Amino acid sequence: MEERYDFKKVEERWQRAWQEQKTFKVVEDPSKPKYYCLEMFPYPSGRIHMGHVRNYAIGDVISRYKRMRGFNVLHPMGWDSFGLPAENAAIKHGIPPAQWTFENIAYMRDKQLKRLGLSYDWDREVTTCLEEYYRWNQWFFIRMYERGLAYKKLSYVNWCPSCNTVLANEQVEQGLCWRCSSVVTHKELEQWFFKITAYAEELLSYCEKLTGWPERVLTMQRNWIGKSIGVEADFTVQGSAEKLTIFTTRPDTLYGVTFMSIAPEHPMVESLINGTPDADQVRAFCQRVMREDRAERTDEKRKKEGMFTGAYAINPLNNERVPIWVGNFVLMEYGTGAIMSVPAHDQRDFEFARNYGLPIRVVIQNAEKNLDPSTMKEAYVEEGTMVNSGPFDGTPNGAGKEKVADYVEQRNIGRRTVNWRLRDWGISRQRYWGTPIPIIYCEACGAVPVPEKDLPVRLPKDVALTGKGRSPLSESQSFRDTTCPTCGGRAHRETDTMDTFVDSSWYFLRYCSPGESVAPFDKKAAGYWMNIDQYIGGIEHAVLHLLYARFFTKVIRDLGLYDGDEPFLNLLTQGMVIKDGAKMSKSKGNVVDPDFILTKYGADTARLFSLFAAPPERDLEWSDQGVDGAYRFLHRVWAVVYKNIERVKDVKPAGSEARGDTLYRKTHLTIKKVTEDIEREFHFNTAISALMEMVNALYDYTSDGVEEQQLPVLRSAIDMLTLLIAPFAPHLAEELNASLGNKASIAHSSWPTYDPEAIVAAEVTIVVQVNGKVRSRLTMPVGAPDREAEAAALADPKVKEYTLGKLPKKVIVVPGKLVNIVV
RNA sequence: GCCGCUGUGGCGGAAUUGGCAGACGCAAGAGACUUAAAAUCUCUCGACGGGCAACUGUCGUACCGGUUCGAUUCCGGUCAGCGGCACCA
Repeated sequence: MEERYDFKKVEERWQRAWQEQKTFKVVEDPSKPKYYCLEMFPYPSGRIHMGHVRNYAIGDVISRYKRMRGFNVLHPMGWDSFGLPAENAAIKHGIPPAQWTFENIAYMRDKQLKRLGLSYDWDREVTTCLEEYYRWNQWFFIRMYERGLAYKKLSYVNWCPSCNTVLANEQVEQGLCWRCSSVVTHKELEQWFFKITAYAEELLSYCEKLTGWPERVLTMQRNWIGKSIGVEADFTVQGSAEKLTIFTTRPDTLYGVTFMSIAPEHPMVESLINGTPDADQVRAFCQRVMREDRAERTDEKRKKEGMFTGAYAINPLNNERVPIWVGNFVLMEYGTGAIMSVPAHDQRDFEFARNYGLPIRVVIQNAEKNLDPSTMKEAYVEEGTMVNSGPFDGTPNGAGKEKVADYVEQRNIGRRTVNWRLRDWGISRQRYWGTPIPIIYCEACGAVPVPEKDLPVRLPKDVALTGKGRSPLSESQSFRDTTCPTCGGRAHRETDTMDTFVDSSWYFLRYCSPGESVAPFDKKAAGYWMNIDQYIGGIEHAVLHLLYARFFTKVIRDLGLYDGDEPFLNLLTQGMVIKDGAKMSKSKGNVVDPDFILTKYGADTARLFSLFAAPPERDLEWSDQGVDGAYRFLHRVWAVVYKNIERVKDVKPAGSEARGDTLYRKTHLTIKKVTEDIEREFHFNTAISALMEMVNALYDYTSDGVEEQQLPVLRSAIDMLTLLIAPFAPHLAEELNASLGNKASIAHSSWPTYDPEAIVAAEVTIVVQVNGKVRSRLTMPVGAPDREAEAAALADPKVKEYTLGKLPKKVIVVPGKLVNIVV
């Protein structure tokens, strides 16, 4: 053992050893309990950032800890390697996307992740842009197509007129293109969709069962799915056979309808205005609203505007005639695209009615009975009693909702229904670097799925990428032109590729059997490893990836491939890495490069700092001095072992005979504390602080020299410290472990257990309070009866001073902790 | 506007079931070692006040109130910050 800790030498040595000995390779072993620990896999952008370091350090501590606890741990890593940046690099630098991607993967894996000493089974590496992976995306697509879960429809998409391409919702930031900041418009295009709405109810109800998820993530998912229960009601159009169907969550206000509003895109607009005097103006109004871009259309400050169509509807409950308006605030995508307007009890309708002089009628009266349309300043949306509502007058409006719904259903003028905010998942992308959608369009047979035997549909390599024009694949004639698998006639392939979120929706199943070649994964292997006991990643995926992956898992279950309902049992959303009060980003210039930290301080320091500075779910403020502190601590550990190693090398560690020794007690207290902190919500920061306390105790213990009879206790302290620090600083721990004469890797050593007898102190400090304020402290033997503590407290001179001879009214004794005297 | 989260020293944070507020680390100050510096080691370190001193008094966990012998912790209200959703009928 060298005097000075040379992290570079030590870390390289052990990284090589782990790789050569395949220390972290795992296979299914039914005799051992399994543990599947997964960190969200990265996009191979070229460089990892501190957020990755933090994410993987957290996952690695958990994996290494569970491994030492005797679990068979699956801890894999891979690459979410399809995506637009590769295409952009190709356009900008003329490098093929595949080359760019694989070079990045090689650098990130070999020069960055492996340097961090992460305990992955690299034999299970999964790379989504490889044929062996994306062919199964195509396979899933076809299975879903057969079941009606993948379908094509004409729909409005986000379109960037400058980049000349479709953008995903997540690529639209405040209505602007993320790449060029152009205003995003709408465009109607034929797109492929996955029918995630078929699982809306289950995705929502299973949120209850995800007890290992942070509440805020579940809330975000619930909001995103957005279930509203209500009623659809049919209003007849006066002088027409057509019916206008509306959706409402407030059937209790049906008698308060004073007008109707429909979306400008509503298919009935034309028939309603046909022949009316203002038809042209209404048409022009609708055109104008529909031309507005996304940002304008959803601006909260936009004025509510509308026009009277000239047509009237009949309220099926009271047969009143109400005017039908077109409103710029009515959304075609939600409900039926038409609403009943009840200005007295809906703020938007209220503003609209005031604006255009439409009547307002109160049908829910408040407790003070003072609601009057002529004096109302805003809509009344609280609880109340139904009035002006025919047979329902006097009914509390909560109960009224159900009664009116019953009534509507009995009279066959409407029905109970549920509306969802969740939309089907549009997966078509007009991009090159993604999974080709396995569909062939035949002039005779229409859309035909590619037969399974013809999979994969390979991504062609000879495509010129310009960033302009249509889908790059449509420019490749050899790709596009093909024959129909059904009739053999002339046909062409679908040239759009899949959203990259498809890739990440099932990769965790692939890790269970990464070499599988006849199915996406082996059912038995997945049965052994799933579900994921701990999933770790950033909060930014709270809705998108985590919702898509839940959806895919349920589809895969229904395909009979996997027996489970949910993929992720426990979810840890780690906080961001912050510097100078802001998230690290190139534009802010506050980025700390992991390579620099690894070179200057080493992996163990980088890991230790990012685990110590904050608990995992909270944001972590980067501190250069904090990194120095972590570095100093590792050197302190090394130095105290180095100073004593020659003397303890051949000493047998102390056992229960050493109970009563201060260091022996501290050692066992530390085992208890570190174990409990890891088990309790992964509070690594306090676990590490306990290790620091133990090291401080070791310095105290050895500062004046060590007697011969103290050596076994010292030896056991050093042994235990090495084991406890192993998940956090694995290189240092391996080196100390080897220096102490152990041959096997510490990664598979058993986690220590503490001796409950050893942590019991002979004496405890009892806090003495007078009226709840601390006035004195007493030292009492452990287990002293309450009345002895009480008597000792009352006899205390300080206590006497504060009680001034008055008799105590009450004395509260908390055994072993506190005596409170109330006077 | 709705939903969620968070407010503790100069800073990051700790206090696990309502029982010693500030563990551990950083920064700062003093000292030891050194020709000197770095490194290392030791000590001090919430605010205000009293004492030569060991020590000691009061206040203090965003703010106001409540429950309790006792509140950073529980309850009600207010404020601030962060995040998500948002014309969803």
